[in-house]
Amino acid sequence: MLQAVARKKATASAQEVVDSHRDEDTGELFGITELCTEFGITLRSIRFYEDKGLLSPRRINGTRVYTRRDRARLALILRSKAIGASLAEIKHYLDMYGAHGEGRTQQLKFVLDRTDKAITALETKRAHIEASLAELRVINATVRKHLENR
Amino acid sequence: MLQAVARKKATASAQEVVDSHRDEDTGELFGITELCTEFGITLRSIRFYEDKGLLSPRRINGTRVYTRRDRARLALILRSKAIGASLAEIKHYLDMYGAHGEGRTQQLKFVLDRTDKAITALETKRAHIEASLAELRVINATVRKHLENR
DNA sequence: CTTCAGGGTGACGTTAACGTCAATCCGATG
DNA sequence: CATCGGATTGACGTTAACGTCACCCTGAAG
Repeated sequence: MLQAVARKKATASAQEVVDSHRDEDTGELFGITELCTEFGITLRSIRFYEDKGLLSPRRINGTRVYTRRDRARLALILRSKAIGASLAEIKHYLDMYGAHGEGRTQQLKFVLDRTDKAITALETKRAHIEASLAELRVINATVRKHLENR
Repeated sequence: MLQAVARKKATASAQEVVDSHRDEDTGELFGITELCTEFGITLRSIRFYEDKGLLSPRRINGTRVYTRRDRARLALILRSKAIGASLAEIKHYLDMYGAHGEGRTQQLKFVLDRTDKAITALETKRAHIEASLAELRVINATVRKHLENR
C-alpha cells in the first residue's frame, strides 16, 4: 500500500509525457492497464471495484475507458484503503462526493450527518495513530540509548 | 468468580505500556469474559489471537488467566487493529515491545530499524487521514452553506 | 448425586478482497 | 487470412479474521 503511493509520485512527472503524446481530441482518457501501472494495482482489482459499484467507466466495444474523474475516484479509493477503510465504507464515502452539489434538504442533511460521522471517525483513528507513534518513539529512543552506552 | 475491578484510565500512557513489560505479574488478574466485556469483543476473538501467538495467558486447570500485562497487550492489539493493521503486523509490533530490554547489539539494531520503519509508515498513514479529513471538511462546509441558504 | 453455568477444543462455515485460470473476442499487423 | 497481444467474462481458489456448532470438562449449588 505504501508502494502504490510511492509509485504514484514517481510517475507524476512521467504522466505528463504520457499525456502529451496522447491525442488531444480524445482528451483525458485512460485505459485500464494504464491506471494499473500508474497506481501499482492489478487489473483484477479495478474490475473488482467496478463489480462493487465503486467505478463505472464508459465502454467502447466492451473495453473500459476511464475519464479523469474516474481516475480521481480510483485515487480516492486507494487512499481510503490505505487508511484501513473497507470497500463498503469507501462506497458511502464516494456517494458523499457525488451528492453535495444539489439535492433536497433531506438529502443534504443526510450527507451532512455522514460527513460529520466520518470526520469524527477519522479523528479517532488519527488519535490512535498518535498514541502508537508515541509508544514507538519511546521504544526507539530507549533502544538508541542502549546502543550508545556500549 | 472474578469480579469487575476498578477501571483505570482507559488509555495507558506510552511509558506505562512499556513499563508494564518489566514488572512481574502483580496480584491483578482477569478472566476471559471480563476482558471481553471490558473491550467489547468476543471470546472467539481472544482465543483466536492466542492461536495466532499474540497472547499467551497462564492456565489454571486449563482456564485462561490474564495478567495486567496480558491485558495491556490486548489493548495494544485492538488499538492497532483500529488503525488498519493486520494481526501479522501486530505480532511484529508486539515483538518489538518484548525485545528492547536487552539483547545483543545486532538485535537492538534490528528493533531500531523496525521501529523506524513503523514510525514512518504510521506518519504516512496519518498524512492520508489528514488529507481525507480536509476533503470531508470541505464537503461538510459546502453542504452546510447550502442548507443555510434556504 | 444431579444439575448447570461457564470455560475449552476441534471442525466447519462465512465474508471481504482479491488471485488464478480458461475461454473467448477485438483490432492491428505481417 | 492467420496470428497475436490486450481486454473481458465467468468460475473457481485463497487468505485473514473471525462466527457458529457440537461436544467435553469442571466446580459450585440445590
